[in-house]
Amino acid sequence: MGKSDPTLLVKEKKERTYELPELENAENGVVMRIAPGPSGPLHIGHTRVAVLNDEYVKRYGGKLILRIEDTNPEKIDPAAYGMIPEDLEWLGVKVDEVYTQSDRFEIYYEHVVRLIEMGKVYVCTCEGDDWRNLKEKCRACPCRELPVEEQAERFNKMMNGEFGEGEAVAVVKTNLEHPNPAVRDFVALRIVEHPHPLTGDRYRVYPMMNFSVAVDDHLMGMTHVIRGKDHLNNTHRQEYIFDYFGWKKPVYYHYGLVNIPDTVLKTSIIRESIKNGEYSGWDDVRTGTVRALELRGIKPESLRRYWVEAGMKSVDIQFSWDNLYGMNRDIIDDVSNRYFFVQDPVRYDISGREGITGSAPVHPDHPERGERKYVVSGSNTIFISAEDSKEFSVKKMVRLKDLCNLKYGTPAEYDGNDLAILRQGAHAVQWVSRDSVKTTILMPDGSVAEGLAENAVLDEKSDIVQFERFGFVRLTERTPDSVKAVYTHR
RNA sequence: GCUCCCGUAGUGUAGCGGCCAAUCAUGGAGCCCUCUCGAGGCUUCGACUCGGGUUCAAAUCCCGACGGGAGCACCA
Repeated sequence: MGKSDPTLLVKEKKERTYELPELENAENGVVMRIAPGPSGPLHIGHTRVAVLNDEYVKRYGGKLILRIEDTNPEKIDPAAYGMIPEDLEWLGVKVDEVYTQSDRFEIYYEHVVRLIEMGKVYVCTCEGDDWRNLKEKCRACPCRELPVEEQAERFNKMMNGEFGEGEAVAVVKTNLEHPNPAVRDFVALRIVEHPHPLTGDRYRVYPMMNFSVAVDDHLMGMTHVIRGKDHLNNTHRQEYIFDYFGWKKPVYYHYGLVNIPDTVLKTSIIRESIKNGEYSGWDDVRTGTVRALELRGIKPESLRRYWVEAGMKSVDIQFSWDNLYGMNRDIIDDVSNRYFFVQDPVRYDISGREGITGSAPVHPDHPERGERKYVVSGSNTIFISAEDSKEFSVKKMVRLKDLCNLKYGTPAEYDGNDLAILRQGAHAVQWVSRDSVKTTILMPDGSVAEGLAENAVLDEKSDIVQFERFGFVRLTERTPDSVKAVYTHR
């Protein structure tokens, strides 16, 4: 082993800086948006579009708009209006303006009327299935070719309540011959008789997402739109509206789909499980909500780094918890102080010594943070985990980390304090004395790990610590005789 | 069925005609260090979907096949 050149140690670990690709025509600033539907709180999937938009607005200057798309009264959770901004704030996404689409129905009505006058929208009273079947065959339904005056009158009837739910829809004409069936004529507004959580029964004609989005993206001056690739056809549809009005279109980007394994994301499922008591709430660790990630001790910076690294390619990707954990570990390792936690404790009394003392740094890389002092006396009772106890019984020796060595027996026998035992194959295991606190750790699968943690953890100022050889945990509740924590990752 | 998008290691990414016997991270294996199975250091495993073509030269361009995904909602 040659001596290494000390200057090499100074050499920065070559770390690639992850950078998003440039945006087209963004030199003079951008206006971008994040536009979730208020069906529940945000989940990991939403964090991608939020982070991407935020990153670009921060890079080029401009503004980021939060637009709550509540145009389907049947799929709204009123609580979401509050939860969404909270989630974004935790994520560190800076929103400049907030709009709620249910405040803007009059605006949408004005715009349909104009399109009707232009002959670009018709009001269809056909059976939905018939209309779709005709479209499939590139054929127009009878309503499509009615004169403009009649379309306007029909629309008034929609507004006046002369049509019931499902009896009439306003449809944007595109091109019935379009080779892509997904782009042929699409519904712009429909009648919904379900009361809206915010506007009650004041309105009954609701815009479809494609219509309100196109109108709002223009009115709000969007320069760039980043959305999932599942919206590709919606983009094509919305472009018809831009073209009819002669509006300048934003630059669109479509990133690939994200498959997030082993995670419940669907708000409807989560809501149901909360209702029947299976999940503890929107932050249940088994779900993929932003609130669950927060509870688990995932830092927003990790998510940001994750999505910046993933970029905006239109390839479909597999979300990797391992990768996210790796990034999170980078962030929390240095700030997380170390403590001992013993899962499924097994008791040992130690003979052959009156009192035993020891100490351990609170963080091995930061001696300046101080140390934990240990005193074991009386019957010299200590606990180690069931797993370590098993190994102890086989190897007949073990080292209690930062305290002393033990020879197997009942009671166990004090065996000095020589670290050489580690070279003989003994493991340094975490242990606690009687002076410890009952601890339960909520695991990502919803199970609970039980055990004892050393008392010093009660005085820790941070809520994120590492239980040595167990993993990082977020401390959620601490009383003098109990600690509750949530497992972050190894 | 029709239309669209996409195809680099287990995962994610870089590269976008020669500097690529392909980058970085994560992951696996191992060593060093450390009284943690963490961190750090080092080594190692591991990929251009396939087939044609264009070219002196292709992961990079073109065509085809195959594979994956999405849309064709009076959801967003």
